[in-house]
Amino acid sequence: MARKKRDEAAIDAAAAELMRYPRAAVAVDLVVFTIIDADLKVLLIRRGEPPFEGAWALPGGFVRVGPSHREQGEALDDAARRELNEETGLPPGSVYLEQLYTFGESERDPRARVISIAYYALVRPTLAPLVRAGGDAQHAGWCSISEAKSRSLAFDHAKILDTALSRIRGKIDYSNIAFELVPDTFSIPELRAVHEVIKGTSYDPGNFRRRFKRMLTDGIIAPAPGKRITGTKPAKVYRFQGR
Amino acid sequence: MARKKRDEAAIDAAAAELMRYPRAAVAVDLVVFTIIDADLKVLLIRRGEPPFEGAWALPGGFVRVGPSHREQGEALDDAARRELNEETGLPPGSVYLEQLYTFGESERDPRARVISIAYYALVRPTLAPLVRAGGDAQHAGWCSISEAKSRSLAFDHAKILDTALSRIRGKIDYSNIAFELVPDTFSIPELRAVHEVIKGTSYDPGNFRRRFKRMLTDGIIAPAPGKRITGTKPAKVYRFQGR
DNA sequence: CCAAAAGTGTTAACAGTACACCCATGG
DNA sequence: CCATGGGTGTACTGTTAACACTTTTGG
Repeated sequence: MARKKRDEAAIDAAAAELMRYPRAAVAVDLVVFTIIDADLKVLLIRRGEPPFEGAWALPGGFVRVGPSHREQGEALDDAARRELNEETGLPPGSVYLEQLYTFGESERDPRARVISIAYYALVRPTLAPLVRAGGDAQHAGWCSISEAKSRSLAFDHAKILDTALSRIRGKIDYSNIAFELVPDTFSIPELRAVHEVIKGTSYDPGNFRRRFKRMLTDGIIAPAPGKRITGTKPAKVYRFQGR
Repeated sequence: MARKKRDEAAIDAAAAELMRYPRAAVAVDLVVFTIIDADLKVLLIRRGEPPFEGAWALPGGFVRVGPSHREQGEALDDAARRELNEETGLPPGSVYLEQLYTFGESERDPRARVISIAYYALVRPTLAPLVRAGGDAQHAGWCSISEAKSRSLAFDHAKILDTALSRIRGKIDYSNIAFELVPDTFSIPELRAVHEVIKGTSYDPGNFRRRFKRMLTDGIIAPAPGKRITGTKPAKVYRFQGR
């Protein structure tokens, strides 16, 4: 159809026009959290090349952009999932992943104008030991938050980490993200530990229990078989039903 | 110093390496809200060229990316502020602006791989009439939300609009964004109208008043001189103290 | 039996809800 | 004086917070 052909031509012309302007590299950076030894940890890698060679950084990488307007490359979410899998070896789908914020100051990367779309991920503690980050344990690993903050991270990664921390601290109160940081079956005290570690406060065991017992009647969590042996009175375990 | 020189050279090499990969165009799109006639409005412009010629779209534009790694161009927030000023003519600083979400699916723009960082803005109703969008009233204007949804917007702008609506609907409950949609001095019923229009529900006048009277004792709002004449009993006006 | 943590009960304060009612104004 | 919406009072309900208490385990 002539109309369609004309539109195609117009788009080709517009595409060519667009190409005349400078473009930016697009990256995804990942703030991957887990809980180990009742402590919130973040995954860091040690940079092997300049800039910031030898410094610690958040895992991440460039989004695959196609060579033309007909072949545009992968979606941002797909890039984040791919990087997450490459850096942790964890099966995709086993980890909670959500877009966090986009960082695009100029000069944030000395090599080029790089726009970084940051994501955060929550890894269940049962999966955390399986992470052989980048295949090289010496150059990557779980790092406590205080430790991460004392190391001066590459680029603006300290700011990204802070943004991620604020996000999960805010969101844990009104969402179900806490369930992403416990095993598939969990006891109420385990869930409470997650809240305490993230918020940095302690909760009354009785009141906390009641708060989550409501979820039982609402069908958000359900009793699961088995108990959690803790050295004292064993705790009942539950399973998260949402998703 | 030799060390510094070597680092510079390494960065230049890395920059050259980066340039070999395809890059993406980076845009900012704006969801500009205001309230007119007790109705939530969004600013739309009519596209003058392909693709989606003649369709309605959110205002926005490309981020200025510098030509080299030494000259990287403007920050994302600055680009958003600049576009906002260009499209509305409103003085920067008079409008609340916040990053919303980044949309980067492939094929979302047929011309090229375009990553769009969406922002939302809240314009006080007193400023809304001053907006001569793009200088051409025929090709831009305030549009009610239902109307905007019935028009099929260009690109993925319908999705961006939905995301912005969810954001402000969620955020109005626990933040002070409602104060950005009333004049500098406002009455409690005016503030209630803002909440009602955004949430789509109605609030009990007495209960709503009490809820915001608490802000008075907390110092978040303060009495302001003058009254609001409404045809019935005049209402006291207040001023928002935060910021 | 003792320590320690799971789990239950009780109470007071507070915030949200529904609704009755009074007050100031324009017509 | 009446309709209308601003503004106040009140009783009820549900949620939160503090804390005493009972239960079940390992040592």
